[in-house]
Amino acid sequence: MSAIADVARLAGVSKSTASRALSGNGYVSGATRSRVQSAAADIGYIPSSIASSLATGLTRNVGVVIPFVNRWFFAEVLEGIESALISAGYDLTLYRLHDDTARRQHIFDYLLRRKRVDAVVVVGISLNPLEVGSLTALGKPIVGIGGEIPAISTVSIDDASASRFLTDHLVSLGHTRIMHLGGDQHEQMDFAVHTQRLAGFRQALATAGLSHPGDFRAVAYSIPGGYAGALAVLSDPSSRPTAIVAGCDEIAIGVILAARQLGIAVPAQLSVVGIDGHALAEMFGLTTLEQHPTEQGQRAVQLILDRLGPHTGAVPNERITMPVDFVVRRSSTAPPRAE
Amino acid sequence: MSAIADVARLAGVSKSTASRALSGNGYVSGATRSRVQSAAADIGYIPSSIASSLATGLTRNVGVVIPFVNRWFFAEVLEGIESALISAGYDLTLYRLHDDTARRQHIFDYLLRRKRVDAVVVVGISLNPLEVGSLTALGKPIVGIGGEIPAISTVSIDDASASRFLTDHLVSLGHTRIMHLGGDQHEQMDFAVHTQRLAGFRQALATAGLSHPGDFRAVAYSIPGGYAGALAVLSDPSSRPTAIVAGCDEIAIGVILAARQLGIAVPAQLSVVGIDGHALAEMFGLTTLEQHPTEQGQRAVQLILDRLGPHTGAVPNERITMPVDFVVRRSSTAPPRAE
DNA sequence: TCGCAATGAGGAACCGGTTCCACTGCATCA
DNA sequence: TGATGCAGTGGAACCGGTTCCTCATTGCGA
Repeated sequence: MSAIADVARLAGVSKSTASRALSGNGYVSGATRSRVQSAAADIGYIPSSIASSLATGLTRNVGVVIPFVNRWFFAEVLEGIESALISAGYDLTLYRLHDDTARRQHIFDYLLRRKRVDAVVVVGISLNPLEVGSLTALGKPIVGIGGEIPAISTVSIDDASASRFLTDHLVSLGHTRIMHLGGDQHEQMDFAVHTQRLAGFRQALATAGLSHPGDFRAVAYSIPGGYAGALAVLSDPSSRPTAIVAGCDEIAIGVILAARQLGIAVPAQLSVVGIDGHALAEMFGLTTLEQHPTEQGQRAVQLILDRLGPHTGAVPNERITMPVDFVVRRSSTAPPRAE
Repeated sequence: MSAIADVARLAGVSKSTASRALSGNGYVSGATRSRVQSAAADIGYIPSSIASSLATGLTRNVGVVIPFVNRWFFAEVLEGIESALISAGYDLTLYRLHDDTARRQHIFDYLLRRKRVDAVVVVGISLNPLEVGSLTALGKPIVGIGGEIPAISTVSIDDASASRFLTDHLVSLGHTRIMHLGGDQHEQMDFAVHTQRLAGFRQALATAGLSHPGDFRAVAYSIPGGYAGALAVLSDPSSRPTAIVAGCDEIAIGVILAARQLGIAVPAQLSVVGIDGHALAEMFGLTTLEQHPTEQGQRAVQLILDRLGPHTGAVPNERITMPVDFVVRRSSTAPPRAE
């Protein structure tokens, strides 16, 4: 006996009227509505969202595909997505993308296509045309965060200009030997963040006429990664850079720790800048370009909701570039020491 | 026209036979089965999990209620839960618990009771009897991680003996002025982790006859929290402790950074121990008691699956205490300097 | 040779909602 | 005053699977 039928019988109305009274769709008199509502309250009726989904074809659930949850950027994005979805009355189903190809395919070919989700947000990964097509063919909106993906809407910062801007900043302070410690191009989940940041860095160097071999070193995208990379790069005083553009704040913090370890004064002997706005940046006095991942997540959800809303025609894809904030903290950037 | 009906028509069988052939339940001849399977493959049939859930009453989805995803412990636990669920063919729906009471109630009274989840894992929060009752009344298994909750199964480490053990270790090295920098009792989501760790610490002090006022300082559960707390505690050389038991590795790392800042040698002048096994512990040479949150998450899922499996009678509740590993890293613990 | 069990398959009910359609009053308008 | 229309309601179909029940074969043991 379906639960709503119980409510209906208790209120002395038909199932259809009970449904209308509770959902607010269609004509129901005020008296009937309140009778149904109090009947529902009496027996503690909670509608089955499964049954409702089957009938309407809407799950009010959004799938989130994300490679990590234990990294700063991803965790922040996820929180933004979650809060925006919950506020809109949507659930969030989490699919963590492993580097395992078979699992990835399983997510896109099967898990996301079972009518469990109304839309998909992918974070920090690029999608190939097959993956995009497989979802758009089902009419499911997709939004990407963290980079540009052809044929779908994306939310991201401009990675190339971010690193270009930071490099320009160091150049303007008078630095001439500037290095980039960034993510490993191969480690990136076939996404272009690391490549973009490196490209922006090199553009800035080239413009300033400061290009040099050995301008880049790939490191793990973490504090220990930056630490290890910096130990290697800074240990030889003759070739040591006077400034480092880190691929992210965690790398930058690793660099600062390594410099302290080696007795290199920051910023007197070494300037360091990061990208992110990590919670630890302030404590380390790190000059950084803050991106706001939580807001990126929220913005992505907004795009999703626009596309799930009452269909006022197809909503065109958007490529949204989120603003960043340059936060100068004097303890990590300074002009190079005169030699 | 339901999709499985299409498959059935294409294969020249009835809907029921098609369902049996694809799901493997009931008698179907080998010839019929392969005819149905190839028909399904031909039209790219993917069953609607919504419809299946409605028919069977099983969603193959587990709700996870968690207060943070951007903190080490919680992120690690979540990864463990996710991987275990996916391996078992379950989905994960994420509900982040805000400190907002109304939202919390909404999750337990409504979101988790709509037949969307088969079971619930709660991480790092205590449940009151109403919340437990509201879910168990629906026959939904619940498992808690991170502390003990009456009437349900839980997975956690023994927090009191963890801090007692670490304190004993410092005592055995000869320290007599030992402090605990731990989480704020009020900040904890009405869970007892902080209280337990403080209690274990004080038991050990008492046993060693080293109890003293001002043995504890509440700090934020983070690196900046430990840093700020340690700056305050260590700045007065006359009252300075020779050893600190941190409530977690992040606090411990903050302490180490503060000590460096103040020119206090670690471990020569100050020993520091943490609890967690954080990714940064090794880099900072931190002696710690490693817990393995990922495994805790996996273990919790295992308990859930035991309770969702073929009902071989009710499975009794279990209170599982997970093992911890003591990792001594010489750079953060040493005997106190003779004075 | 008969009877019963196991196998194989179809029809229909069912899961619990939503919504289309038909019908009844009653007010409105020409 | 009769046509029109809308508020209000119930019945039934429907969403897309699963499963119970029925029935027809076939095989096997007694």
